[in-house]
Amino acid sequence: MAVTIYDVAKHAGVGVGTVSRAINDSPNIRPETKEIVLKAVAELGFSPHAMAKRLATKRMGIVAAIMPFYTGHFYHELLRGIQQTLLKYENDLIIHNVEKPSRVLSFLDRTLQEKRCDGILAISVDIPDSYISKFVQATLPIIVVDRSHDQLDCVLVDNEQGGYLATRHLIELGHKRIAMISGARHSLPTQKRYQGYLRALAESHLQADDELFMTTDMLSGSPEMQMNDGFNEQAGWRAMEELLAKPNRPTAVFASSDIQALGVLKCAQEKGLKIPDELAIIGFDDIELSSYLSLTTMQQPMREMGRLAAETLMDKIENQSEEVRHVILRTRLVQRGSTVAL
Amino acid sequence: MAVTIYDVAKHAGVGVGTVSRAINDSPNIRPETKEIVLKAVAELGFSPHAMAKRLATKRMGIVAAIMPFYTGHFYHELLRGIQQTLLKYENDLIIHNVEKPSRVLSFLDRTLQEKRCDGILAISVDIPDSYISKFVQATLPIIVVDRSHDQLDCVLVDNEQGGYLATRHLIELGHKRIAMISGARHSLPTQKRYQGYLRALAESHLQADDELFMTTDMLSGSPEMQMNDGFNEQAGWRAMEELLAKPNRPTAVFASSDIQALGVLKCAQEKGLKIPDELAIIGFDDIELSSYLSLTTMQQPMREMGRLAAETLMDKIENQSEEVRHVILRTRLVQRGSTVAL
DNA sequence: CTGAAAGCGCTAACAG
DNA sequence: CTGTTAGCGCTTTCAG
Repeated sequence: MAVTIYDVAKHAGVGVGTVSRAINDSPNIRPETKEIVLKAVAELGFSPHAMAKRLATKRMGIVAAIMPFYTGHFYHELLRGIQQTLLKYENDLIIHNVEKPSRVLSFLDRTLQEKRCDGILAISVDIPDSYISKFVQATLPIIVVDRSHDQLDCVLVDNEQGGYLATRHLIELGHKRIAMISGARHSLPTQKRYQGYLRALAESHLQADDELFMTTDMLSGSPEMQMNDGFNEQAGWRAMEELLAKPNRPTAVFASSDIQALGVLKCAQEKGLKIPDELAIIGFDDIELSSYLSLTTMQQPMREMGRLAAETLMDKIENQSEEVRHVILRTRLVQRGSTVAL
Repeated sequence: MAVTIYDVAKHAGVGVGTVSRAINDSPNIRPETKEIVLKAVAELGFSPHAMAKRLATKRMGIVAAIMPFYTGHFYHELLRGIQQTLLKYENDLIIHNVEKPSRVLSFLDRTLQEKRCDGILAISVDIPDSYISKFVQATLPIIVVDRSHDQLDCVLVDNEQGGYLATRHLIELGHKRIAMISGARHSLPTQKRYQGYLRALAESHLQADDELFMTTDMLSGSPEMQMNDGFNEQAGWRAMEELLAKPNRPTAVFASSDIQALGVLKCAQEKGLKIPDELAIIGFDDIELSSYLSLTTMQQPMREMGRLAAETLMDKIENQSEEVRHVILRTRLVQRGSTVAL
């Protein structure tokens, strides 16, 4: 059997309470006593049993993240930022990947009831309003990442500004007919990016042509095209195809994700269009592939997002602060060969 | 305060033991009683406190994975397989990414002592022999993934066979001067792949030319080239450069990872070599990029590896079986444009 | 400042 | 089959 706090107490000739105080840096202990205890701890190779501590303190030392089962750079970098800061707080991270939205709710229910963790990071998933009171009631802090939510803390990128900057980049390159390929209509990030697109257009007195705006849910075809809210290569491909069939085709395309832009790129190349001369393409995200394929894109500060989200959550857990914080990060234009000849 | 098992017991008019039996599907309970209890559970919205249960059962319901902080398809798929099976067992997964080897040991020490989890998946990291007895002593099952280890269970790919098949593919294409670019000399997977390479060569009575074998640690240059045991793009690039400088250059290259093959590809293209006519290239892994770049490669059954590793670990945890199992999976050749004209 | 004792919420052994 | 009781290992009052 492993050595417990009682063994240490006996060995040091003190009570268990004193041992507890010694190892937890309590101020209510005489330095000399502490030293004796610590010596015993070292001699016995004692280290506290995580679960017992958790049961007693009612703090799990665990943060849970729910996120879709997407592969990709964005999530990886995000997680990295999260883990880096969690490490600092000596908290563990449990990751729950969900394949479909219904699983999100069942996860939340389970978490809420069993209090398996001290806080939740909800990444790229939507939290139904009906759950908000539950979180409050359970005093389970939750941070929404990559999504906006009025009543919950969130950390996300300024999608409107991103859409604006992307579009402006194309405008500055002299493009007049600029198409936008968005994700599913109901997806918030894509709505914001669209707003930015419209703002940039309006600012330059360019007419927004409905014909040049494609949302993935207006695409017919295989159901897999609706996957990930339309943020997939095939949807980009099909949207581009439709765009090219229009009488007055665009000279530039702003895809609301790199993965869609990839489909756009392939479609354009297949049709023999020269990039960027005959068609300029800009994406959004700056995933790993993009640099290889020389795709211009709006970079999201992914690791920073993770760090901030975790930091905010830990603060909420430790200080029970009530205020709702919305952290909005900026995107950055990364120019590559798909919009400018290099 | 949340509702406890005592509340349920009182509400149902039974003892806590009975409640416990009811919710844990114990056979020692009369169906009618169980029904009454379950009704009370439902009415009170009770659900067991995870930590208390864990403290009492001494089972954490948590599995920890340690792995390097690599980004990439391989790890993502692996994790996906792991999570899928862990979900079945209702176990959570804690992931610990380590930046450097020394962190592996500190993680192991901490885990060993605080028993924060029921089992460990050690992915692509080497476990020092000195730790084996510790695991045995702590009865902490550990499965080594993507690495081989005599005394521990492991799940990995048959790297020797992979190297053999890759090389044979090139031989069958008519190549005589086949180079191999390996990772760091001390990396086991790469050693095995090299053995397979030698076997294929020998089988076809081709002379293995030392000049055509490059390990990344014989490369001079920036230290980042030694990152990830040499499994990086830059190392591939540099190795290729050296290979091309040889008096009698190879007509085909087997790189022991796709990411290195990528560097090889770029280098070759830069030097104006036609792929696959003037230089055939085959990689190893089948990462996401490879299909985009039409790189022939040896595919590893990543998700399957994850599933098997988790399954094996859970079995070890639940059944305390002592036997050491070595699960070896096969690789599969994926032919693309970098070796054959499509 | 320190020791003793009372939980934290659940499981499991033990009588009945 | 079921109620009772004793822990699981630690923290935290509460006296002293």
